[in-house]
Amino acid sequence: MISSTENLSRKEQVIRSAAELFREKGYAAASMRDLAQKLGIEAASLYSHIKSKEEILQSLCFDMATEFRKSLDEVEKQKASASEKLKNGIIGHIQVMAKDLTASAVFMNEHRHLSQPYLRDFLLLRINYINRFKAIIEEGVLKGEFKNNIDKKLAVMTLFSSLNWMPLWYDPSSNIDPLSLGQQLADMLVNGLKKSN
Amino acid sequence: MISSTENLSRKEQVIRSAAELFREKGYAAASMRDLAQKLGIEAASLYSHIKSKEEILQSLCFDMATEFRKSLDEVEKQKASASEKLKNGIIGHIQVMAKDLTASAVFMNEHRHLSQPYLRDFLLLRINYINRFKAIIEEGVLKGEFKNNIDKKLAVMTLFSSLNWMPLWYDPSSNIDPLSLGQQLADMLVNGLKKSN
DNA sequence: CCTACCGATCGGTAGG
DNA sequence: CCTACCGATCGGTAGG
Repeated sequence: MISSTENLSRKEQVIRSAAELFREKGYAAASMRDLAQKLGIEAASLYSHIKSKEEILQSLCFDMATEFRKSLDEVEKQKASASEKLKNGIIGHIQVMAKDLTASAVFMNEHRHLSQPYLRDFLLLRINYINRFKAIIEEGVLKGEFKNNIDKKLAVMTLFSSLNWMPLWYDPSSNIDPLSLGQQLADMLVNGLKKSN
Repeated sequence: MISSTENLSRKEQVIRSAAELFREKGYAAASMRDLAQKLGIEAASLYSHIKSKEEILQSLCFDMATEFRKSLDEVEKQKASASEKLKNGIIGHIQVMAKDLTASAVFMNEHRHLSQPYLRDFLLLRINYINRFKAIIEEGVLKGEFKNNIDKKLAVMTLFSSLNWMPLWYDPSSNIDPLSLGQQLADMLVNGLKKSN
């Protein structure tokens, strides 16, 4: 079965509108009738483009996961200090989110509504991603770049929390671009707020 | 109308069970029939104890908000440096959360399902709380304790993100108690990960 | 993409 | 706290 560009494009419109709706109301509270209304069609017509409500959520969650993974792949290839890799990992993550803040918010807040086995697969991807960041932090501790008394789990969860909440407050029309945001966040986590004098 | 201790206690059982359910499935996806089953009664019987599903959410969200506010009230009274106040604010916040991680998770993730005017009131409380932390950071910058080139909005949102995600990963049975967790988080944000040598 | 519709489930009420 | 029930809404299908 070959999809015409028209079909593809319409399907993407459906997914994009759904992402906005899921973000605003949450997956469970967003109805297919809400979505249809947003698109100016009847609810039943949605099913010409998608198989089910959950299929939309799956697309959103796994597509974002893939982008995050690709970004970290690039960082791990670098020959650089742990601080540099951590910084670049943060910048990459934020740039991926900034490309689609709506999908990022859904990725973060609504993935739990995936059914099995998708939920399990998603959580495995996420724990793997977190562990790769954790490995960078551990490398930094081993190499003497980072303090050796830090709680690595706390450090990585703090990092991950900061990253994931960004879509909820970042205003893309503000005067700070994603790259600077990533740099400043990385600097704050690595160097802290305190003046070093 | 005077509530007997028996009624109060049963109502609290209902709210506690509801909190667990809201945390697990999300407010919208958690049904009153689920809740009734958890308690071993019929769905209709719930309404002897509570007025509506949303009333439960309101209790959970506003009770937590009150605890957070009270904790920060104490910190603001202290004669201390900005670093100390920030640290104590973080520790207080984490201790409040640790007292009820389930309600904290609901507070963080489900408040958006409040209807008006509750939602508006809730968001006002939250922005006020955030602004009080922001004021501590600004004080630290003014007094020369903190770097003067930090983005204060980024700093406070990073802090708030870290705090709010804690209920999703903190294991209360782990060997790190809430006080140490708060101290370490505060240290990480103020001093950073990097070895200062 | 539409009309017409399905069975399931929702929050909640009446009356005891 | 129960039985019996309500109107509304849900995701989704049949058939065009």
